[in-house]
Amino acid sequence: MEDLKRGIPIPTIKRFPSYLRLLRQYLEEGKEMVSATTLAEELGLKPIQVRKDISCTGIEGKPKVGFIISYLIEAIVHTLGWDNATDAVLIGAGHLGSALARYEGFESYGLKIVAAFDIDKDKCGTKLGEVPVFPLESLKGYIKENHVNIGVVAVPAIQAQGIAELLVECGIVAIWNFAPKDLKLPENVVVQRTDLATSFAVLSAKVKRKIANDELSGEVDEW
Amino acid sequence: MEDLKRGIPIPTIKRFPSYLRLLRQYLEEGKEMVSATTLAEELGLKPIQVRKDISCTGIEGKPKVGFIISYLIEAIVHTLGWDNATDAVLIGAGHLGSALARYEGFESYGLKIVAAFDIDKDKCGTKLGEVPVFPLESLKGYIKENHVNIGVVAVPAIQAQGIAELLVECGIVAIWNFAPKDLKLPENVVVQRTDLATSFAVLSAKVKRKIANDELSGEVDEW
DNA sequence: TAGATTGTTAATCGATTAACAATC
DNA sequence: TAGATTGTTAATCGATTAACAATC
Repeated sequence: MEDLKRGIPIPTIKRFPSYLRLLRQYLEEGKEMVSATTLAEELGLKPIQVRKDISCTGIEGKPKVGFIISYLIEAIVHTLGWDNATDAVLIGAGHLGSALARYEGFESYGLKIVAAFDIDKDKCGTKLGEVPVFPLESLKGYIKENHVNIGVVAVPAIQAQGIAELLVECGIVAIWNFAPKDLKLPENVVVQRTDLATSFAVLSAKVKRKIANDELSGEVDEW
Repeated sequence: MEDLKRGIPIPTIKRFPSYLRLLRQYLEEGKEMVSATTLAEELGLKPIQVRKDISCTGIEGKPKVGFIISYLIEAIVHTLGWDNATDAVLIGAGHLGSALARYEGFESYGLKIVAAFDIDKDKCGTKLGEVPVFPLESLKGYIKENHVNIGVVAVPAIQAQGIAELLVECGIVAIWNFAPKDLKLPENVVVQRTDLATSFAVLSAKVKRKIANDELSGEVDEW
């Protein structure tokens, strides 16, 4: 019960997909069991951390051998709620939207982009891979009829806030935002960013730190 | 000195791009000063946190009024190392690679994708927006000649590890990985993922938590 | 001046890590 | 059995938040 309220730590949630990918690979290779030690080694984590993470799924292992791979996979998928496929609409059929619509990996997370919408009338009627593109005007009707509850935003920054508000108005409860803009929405709407700037900022900071440390330790490239 | 070794906290680094976007917008609107309170309000953060973050840039404010916007922008850009443009090569000219090559926002982070590389010979000789596509064989030569030190990986998961190793072999020191695969590389190589699965996992977890909480508090959609 | 905002020091909170007994 | 690995409890670490004096 306490678990429901606070839930699994976000850092743990973020590591789950990595475990999942590796476990699925092991399963394909015909393996049946794996130890936390091995997972840690392969993913550059500490064994204790892997054990703590796994304990969040409720799965128990056997001392000396480890965990049953198929059980772990099932438990992680269930913990993330990826066992029930969720339909999503995509807003924005530009280059990024197009790449997202065609991305095949979503299937394994239980996410299905069922339709795309764009203001550009020329794009309407076309398809992004398997995903049909409709005019933005038909968004509300589509969402209501098909009970979609996730919206993927891939429009230019200037339009993002407006589109997000439109989605909320249409009854969408969760928004996955790829536009470089921080959205201001009611608290009960779940928003998750995938922000290239944020990711690159971390890369930049790490590079800067590395350079600083290299210089401190007197490392040189050539001499 | 201590600062160099440990550096600015990663969570702070992650918030910098959001500050930056907002500050630049304010500057365009002709504003000159802004308080931490206003920034916090607009970004859904707490004022104390914004002040702590700003203190990492070394910028000092004036009680009652706040901070000089242009100084803040300059300081954040400098802190991130975005004041010196960095050249990067892109590996993989598929849909995602194409979207990345055409993305205009990189300019404001000091990142410039100067060339793309692909194994598919049909793609070579074409352009992704302004970015020319070359055969993978010419990667090593290009990197050496042009002193590129960032590699952006946008290839299928199965090829990611191999491509990353190739990049390291070519002398690349930082890799921005968009492939859904955890890379195993020497410690001195800086790796940053932009993993859709991770981002979607967080969204999924938040949705699950929200549903659980809504049920706990007895909220209903319709009755 | 009065009051809002800054900057700093201390308290709290949450995640990671360490230590170690339990177990196969 | 011996030794590797699990699971739990406690210690550490780092970031967030609170409290409050300084300041314009």
